[in-house]
Amino acid sequence: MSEGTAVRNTRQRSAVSALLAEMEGFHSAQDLHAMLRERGERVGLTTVYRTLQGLADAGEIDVMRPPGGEHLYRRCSEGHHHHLVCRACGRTVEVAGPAVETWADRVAAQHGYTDVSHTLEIFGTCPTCTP
Amino acid sequence: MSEGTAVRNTRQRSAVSALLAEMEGFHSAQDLHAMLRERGERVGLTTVYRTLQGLADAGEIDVMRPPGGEHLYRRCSEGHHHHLVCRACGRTVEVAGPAVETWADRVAAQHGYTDVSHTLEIFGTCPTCTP
DNA sequence: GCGACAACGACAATGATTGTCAAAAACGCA
DNA sequence: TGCGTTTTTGACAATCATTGTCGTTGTCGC
Repeated sequence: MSEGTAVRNTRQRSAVSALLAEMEGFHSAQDLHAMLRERGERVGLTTVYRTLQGLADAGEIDVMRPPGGEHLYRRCSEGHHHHLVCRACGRTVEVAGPAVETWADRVAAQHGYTDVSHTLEIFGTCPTCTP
Repeated sequence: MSEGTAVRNTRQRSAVSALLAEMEGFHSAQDLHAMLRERGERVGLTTVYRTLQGLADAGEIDVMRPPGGEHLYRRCSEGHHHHLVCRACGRTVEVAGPAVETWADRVAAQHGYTDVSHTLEIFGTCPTCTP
């Protein structure tokens, strides 16, 4: 459904996608733009932003909005999951919580809410960063 | 520990606090500033921001960062809880999920993370806004 | 009442993100 | 393969919430 989009395959889109594929942690748009430049890829910052937005809309990457910072993007495993992030070093573990999903849906339904979604992030200090 | 703060009781701080006490939903700093002006209270925008930050740090109000918008502040019930927010009209229900808290802590502990906190927001369309 | 010191506030600065629009590239089709 | 249409690009300007600055003002302890 809704195939009027006709997304075109461009060098820039591939470059961003490829970069995300080999990156491990979360990175900001400006970060990714800088990395592409260092590689010699000629991609505009505006394009990086738009490409990331597109990928996020398509569900191919995850977006995190840390308090007081820029948006961070990351290529993640498919399906719904959440993140356990170290405050100090940023190390991230993907976690799945089926019980949480169920709980959220049930609570929303109890209040008559429909078309439910949710956001959940867990922050902590990872073993390496614990003194 | 750390009681060198010596928070002073000022007219402006009281005004912001009082306004929040009678407001129901979430409001942005700019919103609150405009309301104070309409009331004849003379409070600077910078001060509103700083006061809200202070209250948030003290845990007296909650902050929500909706995607693509400004920060929203609200005076909430005490203790830890989450929000079920209508995407259309902004109506908010406070929900408590002890099981979620436990789950988050357990998951974090399993990965060796300490000093754990988390953020959780549920979005949906409330009964009134459902066609 | 007085002095020290935090809080205020008008304004400037910051900085990520988005809008603009002419030029370039990609795709469908013959 | 060549051509026209349509999307995409990207340099730059614009936006706008939030934060920094710093002289002034008001509070609080004494």
